[in-house]
Amino acid sequence: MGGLPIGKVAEMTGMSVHALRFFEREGLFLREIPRSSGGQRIYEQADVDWLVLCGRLRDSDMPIAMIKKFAELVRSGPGNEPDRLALLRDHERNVRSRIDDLTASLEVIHGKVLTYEQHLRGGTAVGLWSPVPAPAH
Amino acid sequence: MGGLPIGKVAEMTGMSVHALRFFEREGLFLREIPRSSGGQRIYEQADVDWLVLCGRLRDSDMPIAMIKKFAELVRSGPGNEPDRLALLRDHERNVRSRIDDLTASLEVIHGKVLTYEQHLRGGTAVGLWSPVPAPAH
DNA sequence: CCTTGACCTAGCGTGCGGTCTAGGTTCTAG
DNA sequence: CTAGAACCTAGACCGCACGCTAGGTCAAGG
Repeated sequence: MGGLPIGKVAEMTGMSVHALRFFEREGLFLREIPRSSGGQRIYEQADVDWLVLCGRLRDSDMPIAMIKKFAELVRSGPGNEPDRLALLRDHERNVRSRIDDLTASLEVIHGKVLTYEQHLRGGTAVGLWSPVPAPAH
Repeated sequence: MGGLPIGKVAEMTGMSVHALRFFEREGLFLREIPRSSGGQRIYEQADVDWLVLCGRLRDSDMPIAMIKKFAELVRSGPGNEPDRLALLRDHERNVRSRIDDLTASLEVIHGKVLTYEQHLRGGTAVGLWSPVPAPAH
């Protein structure tokens, strides 16, 4: 338990100290982070755990505003679990759909790669872009 | 053939006319887009085809700067196909890795969803976040 | 003590990828 | 011929998610 300074938490979570202060200003924590007599933040492991989840949400492109909403739901205590679930499900849908989009684009890109490889192998590959307007695609 | 005005091209590609002019300023086209006597842009189908590919690249998070580089390679004519291929392969790697990251985050998020569902089903699910600092995770 | 390094607040700056506005000009259907 | 839609340029502006600086304060080792 206790007594983690901001630098340590930054290191543990892979976030910058700037980001941690920014998160706090934005109200993304589950509680007020207590301070030392000198005003320095004192985190607990539970804060780190929460930050790690936030990191996952951020990495999956959840906007700060939505993380904030989720944090507010958690902070306002039990009883709103359906809302939290709805929010998470919504985000899950978004992530799946993003993965699908990326996969679709990936196929196009990979197709281009194959075309170039074939071209470079000496085959008469078509489908390459010419310098100016000689539409060959 | 052709003679497509900017609005038509916007419609065909799903981009805004603002975006098309922005792309032009950024040098993402394969050629100078010709103008009518009155100064209005006249596109061809080949431009649209290129834009569609650019759209795919953008959708897969290729930065404008890299699209620009690719466009420059294509513009500077044959002979640099290996460079183009390298660029595309690089991006392909990025996209795959992004998909993997998203998939990993998705698992965490889906895990949370399952936990909440179980909790709401009346089970004594643990792993939920409590309001203040009662670390239960 | 004193230095050193981590920390504090407030607030401005940055990069990306566009969007929007103002003030006009051009094209086209009737 | 004329109205109205579509187009033009230059440049200001936006939201996001921080990053960075200035100007200090605090804590721990020697």
